Amino acid sequence: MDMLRVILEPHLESVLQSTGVKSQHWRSMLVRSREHDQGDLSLPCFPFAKELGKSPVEIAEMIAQALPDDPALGEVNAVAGYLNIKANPQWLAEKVMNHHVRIGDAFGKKPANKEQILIEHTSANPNGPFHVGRARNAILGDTLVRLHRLHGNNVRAEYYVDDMGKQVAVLAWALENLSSQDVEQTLENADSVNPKWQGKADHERVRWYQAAQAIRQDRSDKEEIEQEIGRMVHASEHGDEDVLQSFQDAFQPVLDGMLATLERLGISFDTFTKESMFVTNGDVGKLMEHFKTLEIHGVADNGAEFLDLGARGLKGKTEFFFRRGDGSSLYATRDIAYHMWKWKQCNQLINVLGEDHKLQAKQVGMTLAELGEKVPDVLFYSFIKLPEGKMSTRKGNVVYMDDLLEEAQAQATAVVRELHPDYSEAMISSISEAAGTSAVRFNIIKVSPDKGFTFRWEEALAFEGGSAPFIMYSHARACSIARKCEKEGIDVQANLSRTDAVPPAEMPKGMIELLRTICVHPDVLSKAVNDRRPHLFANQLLQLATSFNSFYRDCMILKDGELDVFNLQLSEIARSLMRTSMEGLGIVPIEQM
RNA sequence: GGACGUAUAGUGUAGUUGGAUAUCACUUUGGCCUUCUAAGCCGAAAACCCGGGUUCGAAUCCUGGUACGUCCGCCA
Repeated sequence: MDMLRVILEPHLESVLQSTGVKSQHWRSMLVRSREHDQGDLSLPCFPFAKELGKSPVEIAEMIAQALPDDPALGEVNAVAGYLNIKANPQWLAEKVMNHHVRIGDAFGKKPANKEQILIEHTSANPNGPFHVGRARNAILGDTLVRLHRLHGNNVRAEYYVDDMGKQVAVLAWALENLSSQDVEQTLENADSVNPKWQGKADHERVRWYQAAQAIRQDRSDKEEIEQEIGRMVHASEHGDEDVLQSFQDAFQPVLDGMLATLERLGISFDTFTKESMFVTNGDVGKLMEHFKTLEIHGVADNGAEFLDLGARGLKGKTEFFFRRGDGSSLYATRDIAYHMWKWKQCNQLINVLGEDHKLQAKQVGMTLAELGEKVPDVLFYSFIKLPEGKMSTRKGNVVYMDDLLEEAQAQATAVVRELHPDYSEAMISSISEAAGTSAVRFNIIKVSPDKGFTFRWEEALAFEGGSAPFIMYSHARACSIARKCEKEGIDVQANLSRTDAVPPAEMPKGMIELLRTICVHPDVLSKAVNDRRPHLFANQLLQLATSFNSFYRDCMILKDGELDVFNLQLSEIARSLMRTSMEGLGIVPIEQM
């Protein structure tokens, strides 16, 4: 609880100094109490024992006695060598009511900071529908974008479109050379397109891609095909505009289909940057020329060029190739040009990448450093796999995002219908769409990115306990209370601006809990943003919803038609905070469910 | 073989970078709807991969194992 810390530290400073503690080390020892009941902040006094020649128990008691009175401080006690400090609930209430806790908004309408941040995420090859394996990047990236905005930063969300190279070339080749009969024949053993997605280009065209992949392995003329694809790749890498245009025609509808899927999850981008731009505008060529002047530049037998990153401490594979023997550039080379371009437009750069990109990111980072450029921050995540193992389009072992979202909505519909038989179909459908998509997002975002993740339907669609619907439900409850007040003829807005409402002298447990959770909220947000760990904030929001439920249990707002103004005000603040926080995580804050 | 990451109740997870009686949820189990939405609330049971080391104190740091994941292309 930082707001308590800033008040407590000077007090501790003077107390400790007067007792003879010299080092400043204690500041990092002042931690959040392990036992929530014990306090908000705790100071273990063991290290002082040697310095002062007293037992930790004595020291803790001495400090507790010596701390001056302060309106911020509540209970202070010394237990077994620990000094436990609680914030005064009345002080917390005053802070919360006077809006010392920033509510913010996740859409970045009013950036509070000057930071210009560019977050690149998703950037999936546009060759087929979004599957759950790819989803972690998109959900993590979009959540990071939203949390930065909630935090007050200026953010640009960017998708780097891989519009050249082999994958798109295969797709373009297939669309030009294969009839739909060829495709169906080749894929006769695979599942056909889900009728639901017929006409959606990502689902349609991926079949051409899959068929081409099979044909490249098996067909008698596979060598000519390989040559033709190679020619296209080569041409694209040299900036051939006709070829690049044919690639664009091939992938754009697929990309549009993928973006439609993401849209349903509330994920969108500010800018799309095409890889080919750095070839056609000459950046890549200039960059490769510049590499030649570097000390660590090297040339292989066939004329291919590399940088010897081993000389800069890289272990394992030390040669980083940036140019082929035929003179064309490589993906990573273009990525470096892309990064230099990105750095001209922001002061913080974040990339969201799968753990398979760790080496490549290291190479790009080291090369940027060699060039005197800044190195981007990277959020790596571990892959999502299925209980049957790795996801693979080839083996048909995939769960498409479109199917998952359909299923999520269907299951949510069943729940809503059972709970509220009186709701209209339109209402049921909008509630279950919100609950379904939010549940899917939250399920993925609440776990630490570097933890392996196994996709299980029953977990993705769990609508209770620590889920998005649990949070949504608390928020809907808060909304429902406000609605009820209005219905009773109470002007909620007018009551919110009243300044004469005070908390009860003896606050119920649930009220104190809620106040403490709200006061910790900004601390968690900034940590989640700065450390690039959105799951911390997800867990905090869960805590906020839980605390609100305790408050709801202990504190009536309308009792026998009588309004408790303070309770209403606190409820409304919690409601706004839940709302913006939900938006920060991409959970849809519906007002009734 | 080398590099990097992960290992916490039956299951899935958190752990603020070295602090107390290790978090939350599911499952199991006992209770709470005549009171602002029971998708809720209150209670019980259950865990730090194995071996050394550093420390007043280790899930956390060091070290040696084991298991799993990812990478080690003139692919993207």
